[in-house]
Amino acid sequence: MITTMAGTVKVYEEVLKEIKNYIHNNHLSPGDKLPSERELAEELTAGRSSVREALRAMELLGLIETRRGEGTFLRSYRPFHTVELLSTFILQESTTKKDLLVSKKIIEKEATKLAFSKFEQEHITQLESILNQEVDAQQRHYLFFMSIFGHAENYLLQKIWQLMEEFSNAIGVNLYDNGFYYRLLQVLKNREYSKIESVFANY
Amino acid sequence: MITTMAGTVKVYEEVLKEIKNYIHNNHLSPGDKLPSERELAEELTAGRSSVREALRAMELLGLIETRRGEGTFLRSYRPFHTVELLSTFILQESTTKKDLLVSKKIIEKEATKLAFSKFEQEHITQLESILNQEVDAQQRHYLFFMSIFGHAENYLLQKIWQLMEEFSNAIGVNLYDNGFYYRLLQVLKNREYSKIESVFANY
DNA sequence: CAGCTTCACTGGTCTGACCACTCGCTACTA
DNA sequence: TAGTAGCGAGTGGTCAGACCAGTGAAGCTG
Repeated sequence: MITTMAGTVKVYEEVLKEIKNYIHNNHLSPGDKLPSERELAEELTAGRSSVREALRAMELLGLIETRRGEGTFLRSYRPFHTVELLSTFILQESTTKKDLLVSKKIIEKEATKLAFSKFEQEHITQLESILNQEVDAQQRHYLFFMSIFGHAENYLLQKIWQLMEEFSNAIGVNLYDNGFYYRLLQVLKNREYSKIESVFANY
Repeated sequence: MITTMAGTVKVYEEVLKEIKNYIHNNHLSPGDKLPSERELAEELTAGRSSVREALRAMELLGLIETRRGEGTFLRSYRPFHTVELLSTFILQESTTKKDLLVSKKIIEKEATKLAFSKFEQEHITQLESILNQEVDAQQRHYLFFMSIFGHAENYLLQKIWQLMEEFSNAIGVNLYDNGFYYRLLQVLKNREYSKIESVFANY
């Protein structure tokens, strides 16, 4: 007699589904409050810990926000948190340093291109002042591209880049020399979009 | 005196980080076994429930697999069921969606460029046969670029792309039309590296 | 009325107790 | 001896209950 009972559905998965239904049936929107953990547990005839497991998973996915003393709130979903978390695992999996550096450079290059049309004189000045700051190379690189991301208007790409930046700092690689930043700045000043590729291509 | 203690990190988040470290430090690969919940709890000086919250969240993300009576195992990342869950929650914020699509396109474009030098006739043929398959647009897009990633030799970028692809499928957007693939194929056939940008630029 | 205290409620965490299941070892049987 | 039934340790699944730590509003105090 082989039963193995692989078909048993875990309570927390069931709870998850119920919460989903609850949100749907009550037409909840981001910012709206969910029932308290204790209420949910009683309502769904489940233990509070099971409810919490479901809620914690949802929180990690960025679907809800919990505030101690206040409650649990639906939140507008942004894949960033998830992508960020998963990227962490994926990054740890991929042992190849080269993959990381190549990918990071691609993002930096494309972010520059995204930001290009929005660049004005004051932004150029801002970038210049960053380069003149008395900070170490890592810090300067970070500030320089964060400023660029400020105009690229792609939060997702920025998050991924920040993560990659952290990892490459941990690895301790310095991809660019001083000349790079000034060459890139020059290209931006002269508004030569087509030359952005070539500035990066040399590294 | 305002403290509010918003800086308190939740235990389960800490546990998550520790598990991540454990995996990394012990060079665990998919299929390897993690310590039991009770061991982890004792090791990290946390309650078993907190450990479980972290593990459940990881399980929902598809990072681990748990087998009752056996243990918890690391698993090669497969976002499938996660994405299905997320898709029902996703509130299609235009900016978020746009970020995702723009980022995905960038990666697809750059992957194509990375793969360019390695393309040979047989690869072109492979891409053509994918386009001729009787599958839906999503599936075809996936296969097409997975084939390209096969030559791009950047596993990290590929992983990130797969993740984005899952998300955009969940959102249900179809960025490219049929002509796109053939135009791209044509460019690859003629070995016109510089035209890759423009093929993507029109979408 | 302003300011403070109290208290009910909410999430955060831990503990201990069972249950259901897996697997290996033991002891019994053929 | 060989094979097998079953016991027991270990593991995840779940629950109940306890206590802590914030929040906010009602109610008290001056």
